[in-house]
Formats: sequence, C-alpha cells, structure tokens
Amino acid sequence: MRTADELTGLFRTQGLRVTPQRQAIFRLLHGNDRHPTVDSLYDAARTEMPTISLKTVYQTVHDLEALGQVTLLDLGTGSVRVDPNVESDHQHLVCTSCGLVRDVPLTEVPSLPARYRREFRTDAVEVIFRGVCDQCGPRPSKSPTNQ
Amino acid sequence: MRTADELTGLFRTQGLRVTPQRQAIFRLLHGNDRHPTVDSLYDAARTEMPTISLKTVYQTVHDLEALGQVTLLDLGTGSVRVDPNVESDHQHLVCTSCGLVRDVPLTEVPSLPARYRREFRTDAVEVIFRGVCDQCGPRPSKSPTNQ
DNA sequence: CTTGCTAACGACAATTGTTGTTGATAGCAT
DNA sequence: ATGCTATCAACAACAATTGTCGTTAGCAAG
Ligand SMILES: [Mn+2]
Ligand SMILES: [Mn+2]
Ligand SMILES: [Zn+2]
Ligand SMILES: [Zn+2]
Repeated sequence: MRTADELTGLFRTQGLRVTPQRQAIFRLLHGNDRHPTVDSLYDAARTEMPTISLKTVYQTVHDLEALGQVTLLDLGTGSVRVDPNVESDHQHLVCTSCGLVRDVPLTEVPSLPARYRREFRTDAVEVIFRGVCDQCGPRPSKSPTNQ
Repeated sequence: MRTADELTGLFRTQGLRVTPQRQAIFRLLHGNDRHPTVDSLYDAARTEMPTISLKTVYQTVHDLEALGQVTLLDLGTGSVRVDPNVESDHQHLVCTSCGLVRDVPLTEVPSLPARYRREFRTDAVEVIFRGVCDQCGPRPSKSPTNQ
C-alpha cells in the first residue's frame, strides 16, 4: 500500500475527500504486516481520535479496497483482516489459537486439475496454513529435559 | 460420513440420544456432496418435520463434527458449509457468484517453507480455488464466433 | 478567500449467522 | 415400566457488518 501522502492524492483524484480520520487510518495501515481486524484499527485510531466511528473505519478500508490499496481477507478467524501488502503476491499462515496471521511467500501454488477447468474459471488460488504459533504452542523447549 | 443407521449406533455408544430430528439430518447429509449450509439443511429438514428448530440442526452438526463425521468449513461464503466427506482428503473450489462448493482432490499441496517451521506448527493446509462456475460465468461459447 | 456542492462524519438502528437459556419432552439404560 | 437426563422448541442474546439520516466540513472553482 502507498504512503499516507500518496493515498491522499489518489483519493482526491478519485473525487474522494480526505479527512483527518482517513489519514489516521492510512498511517495505521502503511507498512503494517499484522493483518489487523477492522475493530483493532478502530481501537488504535481512537487513541488519537476518540470520536471516530467504527463505520468510518469500515468505509475507509472498503474505499481502499476499491482502489486496490488493501485486500480484505476472510481467513475464518471470525472477522475480516485488512492486508495492505498488495505489492507482493503471497499466502498466509493462521494461528488457530490467537488469530495471528503472517505472510508466507510461496514460489508455487497448486493449479486446478485439468478436468475441472472446463466447468470453472479460477480467479485466485488461496493457500492457508492453519496451526499454532510459537507464542501459543507448547514452549519449543531448547532443552529436551524439562518434562 | 457413515450411514444414518451406523451413526445411530455411534451416537448411542457415546451416550448421545438419537431422535427423529437427528436421524433426518443424518439422512440429509449421507452421500451429500453439495456442502450445504446449516440453513439449507434446516429448510430441507422442515419439509418432513415442520417443527424442527434451527438450533437443533446446529447442535447436531456440531455433535457430528465432534465425532469426526463431518467437517465444518468456513470458505468465506458468509455461512458455514457442512462437509460429510471425511473419508478422502480433498480441497475445494468456490464460486464467488453463487456460492457453489465442490470437492477437488489434489495429489499434492504446498508445504510451509522451512524458515517458518521453527515458529509455527502446521496442522492443516487448505487450498481454495476461487472463481466462477459455468452456471454463473459467461456461456463458455462452443463457437468462438459470437464475439 | 469565499462559496457551494456533496462526500464523509457520528449516532444509532437493522441485519445476518450463530450461540445461550430455559422449561418441557421424550430417548433409552436399567 | 420407570427415571434420569439429553434433546427439544421457542426465544433472547450475541458479534460482525451494513444501512439510514441529519449534520459537518473537504476542497475545487471562482
Ligand atoms: Mn498478507
Ligand atoms: Mn468437501
Ligand atoms: Zn498464536
Ligand atoms: Zn456459480
């Protein structure tokens, strides 16, 4: 995703207005690799802007999506994750315990077997690695003696 | 998933009771490859059992999941899909227009790149082919002449 | 700088899919 | 046949997201 300043220009050329609320969201998202939920963005934005509404955050991320500046991911964690990394194609790993989402670049993704291609046009292939991160999993004991 | 009769036995050995409502759901799911939503199961069950409640359907599919007889899939279609095919490992294609879900057996799925394995224990790899089915897509013209 | 159009705002209600509660019913082990 | 208790249906509650609306303010043009 572009910088807050670049997005300001982009929004204006699209006839969209740029407000302090939107710029706060631009800043919170730029370079953010944590795949935040809309609600966590809302919380973060409220620390500097207590009256911002959740609706405004939803509206802004949808506008960003329409301009191709973020992807909205539904990874089965219960709420949408905002992904500002639209520059490099990548997949995701998801911790089923804490909801952590991390980018995983794959050099190769599977393709739809030939016999299905007549009946289905694939637009995107999504790979999700589900499991447990080291924060949540059993301490990956350096010493195998503590049991 | 096993037959309705086999499930009846399995439920009883687990101390679960088998009611006409549950048996109706067993029958609706056996051999069903359409990945129905809970709500569509509810509709189907009501035709033969008008007073069955949606809660009962949810409860039963969750019990079936706990016994490993179905998988509950969140494929980003807005509601959970019930998958009675627990016999053969497979992936899915999803029509983003009509919500169709179809099994796609893959001989090989990607594995998590080595550098992530220290920090993450992968329990499952999910591959989703998103696109448009032939019912929804532009008529796949046999003749390439109709522009 | 002023002005006016209208996009974006915040507040709040509504919607959807799912889960919690409860008192009554009925499955099934004994 | 009987009693324990899992399951039932009805209904309320919930969480994530979207819709409505009257007000405010961004910003392009003059
Ligand atoms: Mn990502
Ligand atoms: Mn399936
Ligand atoms: Zn975790
Ligand atoms: Zn379709």
